[in-house]
Amino acid sequence: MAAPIFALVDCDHFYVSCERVFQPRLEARPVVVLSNNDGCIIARSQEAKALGLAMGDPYHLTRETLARHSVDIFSSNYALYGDMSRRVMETLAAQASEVEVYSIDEAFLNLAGLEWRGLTDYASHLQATVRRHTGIPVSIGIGPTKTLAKIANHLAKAHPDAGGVFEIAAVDVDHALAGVEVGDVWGIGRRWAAWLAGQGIHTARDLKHADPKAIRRKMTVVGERIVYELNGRSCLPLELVAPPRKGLTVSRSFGQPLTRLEPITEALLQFVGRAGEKLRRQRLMTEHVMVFVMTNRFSTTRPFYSQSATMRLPYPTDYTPDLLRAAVQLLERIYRPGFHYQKCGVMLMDLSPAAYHRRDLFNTRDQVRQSRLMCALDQLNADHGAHTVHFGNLGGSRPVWAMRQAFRSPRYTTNWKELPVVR
DNA sequence: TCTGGGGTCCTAGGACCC
DNA sequence: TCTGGGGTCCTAGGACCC
Repeated sequence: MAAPIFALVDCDHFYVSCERVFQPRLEARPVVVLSNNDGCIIARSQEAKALGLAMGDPYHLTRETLARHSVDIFSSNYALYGDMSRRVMETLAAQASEVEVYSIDEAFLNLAGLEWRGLTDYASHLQATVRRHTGIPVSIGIGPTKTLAKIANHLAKAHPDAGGVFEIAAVDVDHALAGVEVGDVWGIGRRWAAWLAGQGIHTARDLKHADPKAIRRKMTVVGERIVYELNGRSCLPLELVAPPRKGLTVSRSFGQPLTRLEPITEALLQFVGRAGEKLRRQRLMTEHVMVFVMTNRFSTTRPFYSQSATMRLPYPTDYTPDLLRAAVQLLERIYRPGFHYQKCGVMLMDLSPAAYHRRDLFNTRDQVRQSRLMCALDQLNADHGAHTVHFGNLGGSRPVWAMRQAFRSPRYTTNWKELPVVR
């Protein structure tokens, strides 16, 4: 079998590009997208990067800069981004036979067998096709390993004259790697970059020529593999089928700090309801429920408190009332009066396919009825919008714990009431 | 007032078993 | 005098990713 040739297709400032598709006036302007709760900056257009705005900058600390430069600000709109991502991935799947969806805005492809077309030409064609079908700009890096394809992608973005496509094998690899900081290598985070700098390793080229065994002693087999991958020896194969997921979390910061148990319980019930939906959509069941609460870890005036509790369920389940019961008990176990809570969440662990557990002879619950009930509930919420039917008491108006979302764009592609209007 | 959310993998060390 | 050794499972902690 031919050695794989990896291409990494990465959407350019993806969330900003999604907003631009529906609001062309945003082209060539500084635009940022904020995280949930309008907490910090998680996507920046090129023009916003040029203003010195960094990934992860807290919104409340950059507010003045944003205003001074008339930066367009958006709350994150995951209904929109998720749907646009699906369109991009479908376009790629139609163009290449082996595609691994790596994240909401990235995919690895195997281009082996396409050399006769010219890899760079093929990538440019792919780039144009995605743009035409979805409106989303992408950059493509090509290399003999995933790590080198990632670096090629980084170089494609760093050198605009490359046209957004870069094939590392087409240039002097060592020379190219010498221009990449070691902290920009895939898998090297802040901690390891600092340690490597202390060892005199500053660039991707330095790391490529480091002793893999010495790297392994500090950075485990993960670091060792990075060294091999930089040398063109592929250790990370394309994963064509997604491995089964191990756990599932739903958590949010509150729009304001909460002290009383009641609103925290209300928020948690919503999160559990959402977790149940996710579980059923993926046809999974859970055996462990974990609930956690925490106060603001950045506060200098109030004490920090963070606690979690776990419960093993008597049987695997995907029935929301089972989960709600467990969650309420767990929350009561860890809630302490007197703290200003900022966030809570639920984690479902030990997931397994629901198909393994249906028709459990020793289980006397009416599983058929429960399953029909959950199906009906999920269908109603899918047809009429989330929260049409829900657990707990939202009281009609906006709950006190609702997250801040001051700048959200319409859900153009997933909500009939918010379709874009062409005038 | 105001700092996201959702994941993965690896290792060391302790408990336990035979 | 002398106190095994190997396997498995679990958990906590630390690192990373987008």
